[in-house]
Amino acid sequence: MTDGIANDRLEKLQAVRAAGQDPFPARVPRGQPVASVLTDFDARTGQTVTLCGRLGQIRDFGKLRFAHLQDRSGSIQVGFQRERLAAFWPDRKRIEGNDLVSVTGELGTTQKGEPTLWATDVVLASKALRPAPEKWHGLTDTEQRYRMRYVDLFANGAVRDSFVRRSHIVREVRAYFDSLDYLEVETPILQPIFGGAAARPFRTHHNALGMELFLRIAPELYLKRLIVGGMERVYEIGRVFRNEGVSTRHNPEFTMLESYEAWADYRDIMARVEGLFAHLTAKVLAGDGKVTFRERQYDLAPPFQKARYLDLFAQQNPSVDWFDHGAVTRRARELGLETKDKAPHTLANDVFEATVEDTLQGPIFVYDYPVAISPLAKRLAEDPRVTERFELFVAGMELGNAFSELNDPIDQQQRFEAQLLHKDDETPGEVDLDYVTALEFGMPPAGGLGIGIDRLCMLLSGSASIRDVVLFPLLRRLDAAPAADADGATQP
RNA sequence: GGGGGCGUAGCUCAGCCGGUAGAGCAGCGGCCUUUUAAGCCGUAGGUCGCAGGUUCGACCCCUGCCGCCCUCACCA
Repeated sequence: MTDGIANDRLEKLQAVRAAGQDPFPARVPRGQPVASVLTDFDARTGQTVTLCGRLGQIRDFGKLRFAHLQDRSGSIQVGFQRERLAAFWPDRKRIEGNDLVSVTGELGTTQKGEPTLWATDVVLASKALRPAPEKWHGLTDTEQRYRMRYVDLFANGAVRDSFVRRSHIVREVRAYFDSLDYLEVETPILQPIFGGAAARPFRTHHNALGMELFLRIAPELYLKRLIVGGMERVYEIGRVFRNEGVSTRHNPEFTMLESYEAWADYRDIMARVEGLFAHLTAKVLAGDGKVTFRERQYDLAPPFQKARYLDLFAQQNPSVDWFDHGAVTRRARELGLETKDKAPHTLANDVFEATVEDTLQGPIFVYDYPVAISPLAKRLAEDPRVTERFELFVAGMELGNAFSELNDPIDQQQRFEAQLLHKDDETPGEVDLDYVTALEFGMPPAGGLGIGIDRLCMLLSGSASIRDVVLFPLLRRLDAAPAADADGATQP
């Protein structure tokens, strides 16, 4: 017998079948949302309605039983009285807490004024073979909550609410870009060359074509091909995959928003980001931009602070020149950073991250990043060592990344080739020549943006861990994992 | 990968100095027509994460392993 199934529930299941009833019928009388009868409840007294949902714990008084019925909109008490349910009464114990039911009855109240559906007809909609978690603690074990999210969702209202909020956030992000006449598009997840970010990819294989493929680490290079193609304003909200560690702010697959707008530069995109946050503040946070995240208050209502990358670097690392490899190395050692096998620009950025990022409570735009760590961004006309790029930080966390897109195909090819000089497993093994070719056909000046939707949701819902905004975060499997061979021949 | 913490009944948790497993809720049987953490009486439920070791005796001490959480590292 499967672990966790109570034997008596199987007996109940048999009893239902023995009585000639289907414990898993295809259809039952459909009802209305619970919340819809709770509004103006007094005026509805005496109405007959049908409600469908999951039963809570039954409070049994012999000839009278109470239980709450929960659907996604809310919950209401249901009263089962022998005198109103003569036909059903002998079968009543076949329905237990956590079963899914359809109840028809008359709206009324109890002596204490509790809104109650006084049942006149009860239909078992689906038999639950496992009980719900204990009623007032719910499911609290973190691991169980992630592994059995389906239980977490019906047992913990706050969990349900935060995933509803996530859905609303994504909807409003779409609404914002749609309102600006952007086109939502979909680009390949399976890519022969990975690019658009620096990250280790997941590798896979296509059998029929006999081809190695990568799960995308970013949609960037495909979206910009669409800008070349004249689509002018595009965005994509989709999953990207990075074969890296997990932490409270990293999940190996996560959701990225990327948008590209022709004829815009990074200043315009900065305004778009502020517009997006104003929109989200109005639609998701009900007008107040204040959120609590990791026990600190943040005001997400724009405008945001702004600071130049190199100025912040200089503030925290006085008399260290970002471009002076020797000085940077000395500083990195002083900070206890790993300096071996690091490209000069990577090390310099490590120093930035070690000394500056935690100070960026924000929201703050950090802008004008060095070109060496910005291979896809356009250089500043006044200073070719620096690019028209900004990142948005809140709570020391990188939320977004944007720049004036590099559209000079020759510069682009040289930067790709420069990357290969410091090649590591985060660098593609080859230059994406097709992307360079696309640029050769001419890409209008454009501003692009990437925002991590999961981190945005963390912030807007006050969730300290990314796993609280990802429905099914990646976990190890519990049984002995078979050797990860292509054919998976190992028996569990 | 390093450090710290955790893992006991379906759920939430106790379990002392090493002496042989406990409670509440859920379940089952019974009483009860206004409860809402219902109540009362009775009952059942355990590979104490896994595997070794020490010991007359291990949930407890030791070693290894597995899983989760936090943290550091890694991660533009």
